[in-house]
Amino acid sequence: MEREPEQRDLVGSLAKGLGVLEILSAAPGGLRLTEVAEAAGLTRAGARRLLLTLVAEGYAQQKGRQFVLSAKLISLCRVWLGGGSIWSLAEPILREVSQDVGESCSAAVLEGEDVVYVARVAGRRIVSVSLSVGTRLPAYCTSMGRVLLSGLDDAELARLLDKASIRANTPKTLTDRQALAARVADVRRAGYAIVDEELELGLRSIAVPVRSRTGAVVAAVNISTQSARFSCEEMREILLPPLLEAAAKIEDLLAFQ
Amino acid sequence: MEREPEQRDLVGSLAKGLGVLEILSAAPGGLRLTEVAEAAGLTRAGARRLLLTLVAEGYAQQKGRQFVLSAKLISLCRVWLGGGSIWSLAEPILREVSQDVGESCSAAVLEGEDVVYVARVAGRRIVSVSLSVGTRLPAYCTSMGRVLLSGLDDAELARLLDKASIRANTPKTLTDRQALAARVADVRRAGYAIVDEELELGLRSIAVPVRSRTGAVVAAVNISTQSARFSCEEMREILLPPLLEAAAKIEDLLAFQ
DNA sequence: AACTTATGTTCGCAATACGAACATTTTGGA
DNA sequence: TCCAAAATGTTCGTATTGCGAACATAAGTT
Repeated sequence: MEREPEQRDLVGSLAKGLGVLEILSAAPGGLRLTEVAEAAGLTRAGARRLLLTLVAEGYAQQKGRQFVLSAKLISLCRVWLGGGSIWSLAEPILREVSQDVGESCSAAVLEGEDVVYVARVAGRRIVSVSLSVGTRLPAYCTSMGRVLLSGLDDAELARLLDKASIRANTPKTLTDRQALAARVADVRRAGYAIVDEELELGLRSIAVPVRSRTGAVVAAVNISTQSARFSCEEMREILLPPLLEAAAKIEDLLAFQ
Repeated sequence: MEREPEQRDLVGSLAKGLGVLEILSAAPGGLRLTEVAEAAGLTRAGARRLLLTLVAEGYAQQKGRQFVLSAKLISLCRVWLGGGSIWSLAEPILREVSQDVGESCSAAVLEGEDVVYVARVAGRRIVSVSLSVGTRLPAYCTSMGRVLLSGLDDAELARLLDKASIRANTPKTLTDRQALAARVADVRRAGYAIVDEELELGLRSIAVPVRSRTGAVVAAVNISTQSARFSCEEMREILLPPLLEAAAKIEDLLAFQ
């Protein structure tokens, strides 16, 4: 079942319904039937059925002619994150690191060409990184992204970099695909990644992999800070050891799954 | 379109697929095909199609024979939440309670010795509580205030009560600082507060805490009503359950901060 | 290696989802 | 306020989609 499934093995109505859910999630003020139909490329009748089903299942609410996403999606995420998931168990570990070094500490997984934050603990600085659980960032120019990419084999990495949207966020952003591949190979060898103002000027972070029992890179953890606070060398000396320790503790938790 | 929709207006495959998504969200370690089929009350073939579709759409991943929810759902929540403040998103939750019980429903945070209203939904009564977002009321003699004070430690509570301006608004107002501290301790133990005509004759309200992930009391939600309409006992039996449910839903939103 | 369990695949078919057309409601402008 | 336009609701014939059963294959256990 690792192969690409045949189209006949998929349920088109479910795919369409999920598409409608995504459209609604990007419209916090709600949308009207016709707007949803257009956005989803469906007829009114088709979109109406899907919307009514989302309402009936509790994922959306109807206010007059507006369809608005309801908080059920949030509850579902909460169940997943909170229900003894690895990420709820990892959070105290991240909190300890964050309190130890005074910076924000996060965990993320790879989703397509992005990383998605699955756990985050804020640091105690006033000027601080404002990212949250659920935030997506491009993998190619983030420390956790680099670490997660280092867990792919060369063919997968080449394929992903080939298709990725790559742009220079700052003058320091590495955008050449071959140079990126070489940087990821460096990360693979070194066992950690430091990204220095490639996502945003002033933002520097260090990440390490979290591995499953089989050695696969399943997540990354990082510490993000301001480049004014830690040099790259200081990150290596001061931030890397507690980060490696946190990753090891999270890996211990993974051993039970 | 406000009527209950006919069954033929709903898409059964979407409903089933959402059911599978919910089953996966409650299984952080993942499930096998047969387990999902049983949990969803579907045949293997049916469950397999839905699972493959969730995988194809990015909501799940297949690791060997395990199907695991992916982080896409979380990033969808982030997109949705990104557009507004927590309290604007909490308003529909308060509205639902308000419509259910017919009374006004509010949320507030602690500022100094006052509570400050951050969200409010009016009830449908003609004689009704006329307070607004931004309104400040003294914490010591309001239900939300009592709940918020119950989140302080004893030293903080003593300090605040010592400095607070305390006066008898009605003959029922508790003004003795030690008696107030004891009442707050009661609230801490009980997990809710009822304030009975201490702010204003005829005004009775019940409040519960909203807690952050770390368990800190960060806000309170309440239902305010006329003492002619609900006895304290009825408040406990009729108003407390929906209020606790609303607090839990708002706490789900807080998980994303 | 043999057996059991679990999953993958195929195919006939019925039920489900579909869209078009008409009916009704809502909205906006004069 | 009235009317026309826009939006949504409803119905129904039908084609397509999703279905499950049966067989094939793979994985796990002893």
